[in-house]
Amino acid sequence: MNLKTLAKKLQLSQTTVSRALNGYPEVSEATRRRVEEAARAHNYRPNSRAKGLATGRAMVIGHVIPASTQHEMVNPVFGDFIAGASRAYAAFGYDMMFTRVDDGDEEQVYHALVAKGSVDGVILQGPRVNDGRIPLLNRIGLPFIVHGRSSGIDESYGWVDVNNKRSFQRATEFLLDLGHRRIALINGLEQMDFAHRRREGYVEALKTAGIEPDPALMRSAEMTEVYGHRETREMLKMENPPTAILAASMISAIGVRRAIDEAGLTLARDVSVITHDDDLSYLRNGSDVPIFTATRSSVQQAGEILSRMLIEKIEQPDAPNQTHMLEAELVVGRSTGPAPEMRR
Amino acid sequence: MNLKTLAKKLQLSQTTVSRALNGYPEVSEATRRRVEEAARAHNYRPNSRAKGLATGRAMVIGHVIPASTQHEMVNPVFGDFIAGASRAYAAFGYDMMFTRVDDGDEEQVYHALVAKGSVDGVILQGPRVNDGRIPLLNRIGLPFIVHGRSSGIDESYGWVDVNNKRSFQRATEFLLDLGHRRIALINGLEQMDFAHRRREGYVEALKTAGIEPDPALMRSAEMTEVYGHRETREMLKMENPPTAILAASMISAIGVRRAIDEAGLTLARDVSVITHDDDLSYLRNGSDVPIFTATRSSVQQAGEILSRMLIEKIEQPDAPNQTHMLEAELVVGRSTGPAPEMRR
DNA sequence: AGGGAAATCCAAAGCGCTTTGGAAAGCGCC
DNA sequence: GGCGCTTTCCAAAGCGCTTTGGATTTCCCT
Repeated sequence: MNLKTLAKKLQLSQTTVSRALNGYPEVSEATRRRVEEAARAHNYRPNSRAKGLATGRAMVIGHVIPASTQHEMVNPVFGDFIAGASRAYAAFGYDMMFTRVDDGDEEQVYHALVAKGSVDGVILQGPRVNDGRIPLLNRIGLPFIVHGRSSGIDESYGWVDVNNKRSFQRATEFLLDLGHRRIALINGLEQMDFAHRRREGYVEALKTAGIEPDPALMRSAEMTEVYGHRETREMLKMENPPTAILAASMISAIGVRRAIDEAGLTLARDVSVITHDDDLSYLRNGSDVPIFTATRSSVQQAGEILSRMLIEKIEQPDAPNQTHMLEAELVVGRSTGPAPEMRR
Repeated sequence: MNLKTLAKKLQLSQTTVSRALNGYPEVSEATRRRVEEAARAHNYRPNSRAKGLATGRAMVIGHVIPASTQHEMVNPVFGDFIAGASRAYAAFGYDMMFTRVDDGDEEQVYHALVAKGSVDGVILQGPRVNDGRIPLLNRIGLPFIVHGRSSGIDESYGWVDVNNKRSFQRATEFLLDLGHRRIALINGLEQMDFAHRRREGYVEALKTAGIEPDPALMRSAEMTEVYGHRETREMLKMENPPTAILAASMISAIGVRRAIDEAGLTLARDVSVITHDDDLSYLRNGSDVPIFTATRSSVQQAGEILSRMLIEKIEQPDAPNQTHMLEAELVVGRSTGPAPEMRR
């Protein structure tokens, strides 16, 4: 069922049927109702490719996902993020499209995306420090919003980010207040901007307290459970082990806890742990009392805000770039306590 | 840059340029090279909507995701699954598109998808027992492959599934062999087909061993960490608590372990745990020795097989439906041991 | 009744591609 | 030189929609 045959059935021109369905005022209410009814009856939907060709709009938002280096897709954060984003997309009639890209081909892929006209805009996930994709997209002129920011990039761009520096600074201060002096940071990959900022916050809090950061207590890698476990086990074997650990995610924190358990130590009493909690649906930080003391910020919410902003940007490309900073909340759970030395 | 202007630049007709780029034999090697070079130089990509209009193919594969009941998207399994799928898509030039659907609107959405012509086929995720979407898609004639199966549906359809019944049967037998008699099942939502089958396997193993399944030991819900924790805590408080627990996923197993720890019990010694391990990238079952004894089956691999099958189905719609059964492997880790009673 | 504005509708062009049905050119061969 | 064949190219139709520019009808007002 297409416009032509529908119009024929209705004894109307394609123009009128099209206008009736798209809410133009040049058509009487009576015929509009008649048309709408017939469309429903015949299960008519305008072909999206034809519509796109005619309007120049795809009604699709792209997510370009680097395949190898950082496993954007398999990170559990991903699902919650796009779940949030999809809420806004659905509300505004957009679909979302994913393109997997091998590293190095990113520029190609963005060019292709705009040349092929398959998306109206993209969301830029996992920005790195000094991320070349931002100037690239600005140059190409494809509307985009960044999930996060990119230190070192001066040009204007829209973003939604958690105040990572501040939240890790506060978390560190909280541990310092509890008397901890040997505080470890099990961070994400530090080429990632969010990890970079978290480290800044951590280092700054230590320095303010007059403590020189110990490189042996600072780790960086992809935030898996195994990683959290391995680094913790190693550090607990040190002659001067940390009494507190800042973990980058719930998943790595779970690995941290496992290592602490295996070492025969007790969480909070022997080793305090603070993690960042993205408020993932399948990995809630406990039901009533939080399992971990954590800096919490919902990534679903970020996704929703972000996609709203992108849709606005697409519809008004010349409006100034918007930015949105989310403050993480420090929730105190059962994974932190006074430093062991303080206890005696 | 479009075909027309590119053709003009080359002093050729659109036809020839199109044929040259699409590998038709009616064009000399010399001109083909000339055309390809010019295309590269001008960064030309055929507009995908126009191409789709002309060919009737979208080169897009759809994933329709129910929004509320089962949070398909936020389940960490989702990311690994589509990471696997996207490998095949990328290799064959397909993009993937996601459509979020509120419950009840599914039929509408599938109809819309085929009417709008925005996808060439879909992957059906999270099939329930007796899932109406399968007959629906067969009726509509949209190519699809099911990730899993649907008990109670007799018509023919393509699927890729793990032998869930067998793997949970084996896991239960393994626990029985260790002397366990009180074995709990912390299952997924049992309207989901995979969970339904797992329960069958579990029940059958018990019955074969002459043990009547105890409804108080069988739980069913969405497989979150908090759920695993809560059910375990409850069951451990019973007057006749289980000595072994079958968990539905790594994430719920982590909750199970947390509850065991909190109860002051020791994993494997006091309570044995077996989980199903989807081999998620961020949640590997340990690095060397498996943390949990588990039935393991890579969901990434399933995704890749599935998407390959779907592409074949799209390209040869009349070929008979293929099916692919994956056997889960039972890996013995450090979460199981002889039943406590046996120890004395 | 007649003029002009408003309401309602339509034919046809155009979006950028593929593909059909031919045409023109080049070639060997009798 | 003319025939048939292959090679190489092209004009134009068509995919299904939106939208421009214009035609026709209706309605109101003087």
